[in-house]
Amino acid sequence: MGAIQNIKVSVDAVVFGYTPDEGLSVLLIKRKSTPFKNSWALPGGLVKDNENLEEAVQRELKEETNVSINYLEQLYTFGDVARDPRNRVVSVAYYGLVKPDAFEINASTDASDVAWYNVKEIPDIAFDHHKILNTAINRLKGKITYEPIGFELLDKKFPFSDLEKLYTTLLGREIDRRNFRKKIVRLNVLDELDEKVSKGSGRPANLFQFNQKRYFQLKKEGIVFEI
Amino acid sequence: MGAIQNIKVSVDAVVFGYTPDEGLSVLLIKRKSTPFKNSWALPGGLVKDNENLEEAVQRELKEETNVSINYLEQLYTFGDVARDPRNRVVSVAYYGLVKPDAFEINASTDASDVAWYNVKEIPDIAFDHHKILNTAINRLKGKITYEPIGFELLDKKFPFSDLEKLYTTLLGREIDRRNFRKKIVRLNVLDELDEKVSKGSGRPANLFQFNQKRYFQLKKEGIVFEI
DNA sequence: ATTTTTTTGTGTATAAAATACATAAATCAC
DNA sequence: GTGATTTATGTATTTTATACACAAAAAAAT
Repeated sequence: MGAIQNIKVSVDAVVFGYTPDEGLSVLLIKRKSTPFKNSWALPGGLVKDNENLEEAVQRELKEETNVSINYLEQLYTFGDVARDPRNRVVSVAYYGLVKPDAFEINASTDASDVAWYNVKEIPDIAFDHHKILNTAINRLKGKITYEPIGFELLDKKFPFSDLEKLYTTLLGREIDRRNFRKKIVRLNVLDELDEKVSKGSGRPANLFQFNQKRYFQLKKEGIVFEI
Repeated sequence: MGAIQNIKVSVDAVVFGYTPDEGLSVLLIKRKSTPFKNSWALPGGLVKDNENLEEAVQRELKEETNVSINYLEQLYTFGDVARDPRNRVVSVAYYGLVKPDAFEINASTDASDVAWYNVKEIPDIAFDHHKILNTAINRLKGKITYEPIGFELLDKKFPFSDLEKLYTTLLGREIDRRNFRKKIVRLNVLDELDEKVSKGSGRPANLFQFNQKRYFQLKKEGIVFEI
C-alpha cells in the first residue's frame, strides 16, 4: 500500500482593482519568508483545518492586505507536482473584485509590503503565480461579457463613461459609445440617478447605479446579460 | 502558532456518456469501503504525492472503471469543512466526456460495481456528490453552447440527427432542424463524408465528422463557436 | 464676455443574424 | 405499391447589431 498522503492545501487570491485613470490593477504582497523571500506574490496561504476555502481566502486577505472584497469567485485549482519547491502544495485560486475606495491597503503579518500593480506592469512573481494571474485575467475578460460583474469594480454611483472605459480597457478594443449605451440601457439593470458629476472640463455626467435586485429578478426570468 | 495542517486532497470525476436512445448518462461506482460502504458514488480518490491532479483522475478512472476519457476538464474544487465525515478532504472535481464505445465498463480495485445512470435517474450518492454532479451538468449545458465539445460524446462519424438530438437533450428544448443545421454548417467545422447510414426506416442519413484541426485553426483566427 | 475646447447625450438608416415555416426524396414495413 | 418514417433543403419576416454626426453643457483660454 502507498504511504500516507503528504500534500498541503493553500488558497491564493487574485484581487483586481480598477480606476479609469490607472486601468486594471492587481494586488500583490512582498513575501517575508522563504521560499521567494522578498519576492512579490499573490496573497494567500495554507488553509486551516476548520475553515472553508472561501473563509481562508478572506482571512488571508485581511491578514496580509487589509482589503475587503465585495465579489469573490473560485478560479481554478493549481496542483502541479513541482509548483512549490519545498513540498507538494495544491492551491485553490480565487479571484476578487474590489471598488476603488479599497485602494487603502496595509501590509501586516505575512507580508512586508503590499501594492497595487497595473496588470500591464507585473514584476517577477513567486511560484506559478504568473500562470494563476493570467488565468484570472482571461476569466475576468470573458466573464464581463456575460455577467454584470464590471459594476463591482466601479464606485456605487458612476457616470456612464466610466463603465464604457472599463469595458474598452478590459476587452482591449474600442466600443461605439451610442450602441454600448443602448445595449446596457436595454438590459434594464441600471438606475439613472438625479445626480450629476463633473470632472474636469466638459458637460457634467449623469450618475447611474447598478440595480442588483432587478438583475437577479431578470436573471431568474431567464434574461441573459450579454455585451 | 497553529498546528500542522491535516487536510487530504482527492479528485472526483463526473464522466458523461451519451446515446441517442438513452440520453445523457453518468458513470457511478459502488463503494467497497466505509464511509458510505455499498453506496453509489462518483469515481475518485486520494491524490498521490508524485502525480498531477489530472494524472490522479485518469489513474482512478482506470482503476475503478476501466474507462478511457477523450475529454477531461477541471470542474470545481469542493472543500467544505464537513463534506467528508471522517477527515477534512478537499476534492478537486473534473468532468469528462466519453464516446459511446466506452460503454464497456468493468469494476475493479476500489469499486464492487460500476454502472451508467441516466442523469434523470440518479440514486442516492455518497458525500456531496450530488452537488458535484449538478455543478457538472450545469457546466456541460453551458459549455456546449460556446465550445464544440458535444462531438466528444458522439461516435467519430455520426448522422446530423444525432447531433441535433444531443443538443435537444442537453439543452432541454426543441431545436428547429433546418436552422440548427444551417448554423452548424456555417461554422465550417464538420466534414460531410461520402458514407450513409440507415437505422430503422426512413431515408438513410449522410455521415459527418468533426474536423478538430479546422476548428483550432478557426479558433486561433478568433472565430467563435456559438449555438 | 466671447470663443474655443472638452465631454456628455442622443436617433436613424443599413447590414447581419435569428427565426418561422412546408414539401420533396429515399428507404422500410406491410 | 401504398403508407409510414426519416432525411434534406430555401425563402420570407423579424430581430438584433452596426455604422455614423451633431447639439448641449460646462470649463478653459483669450
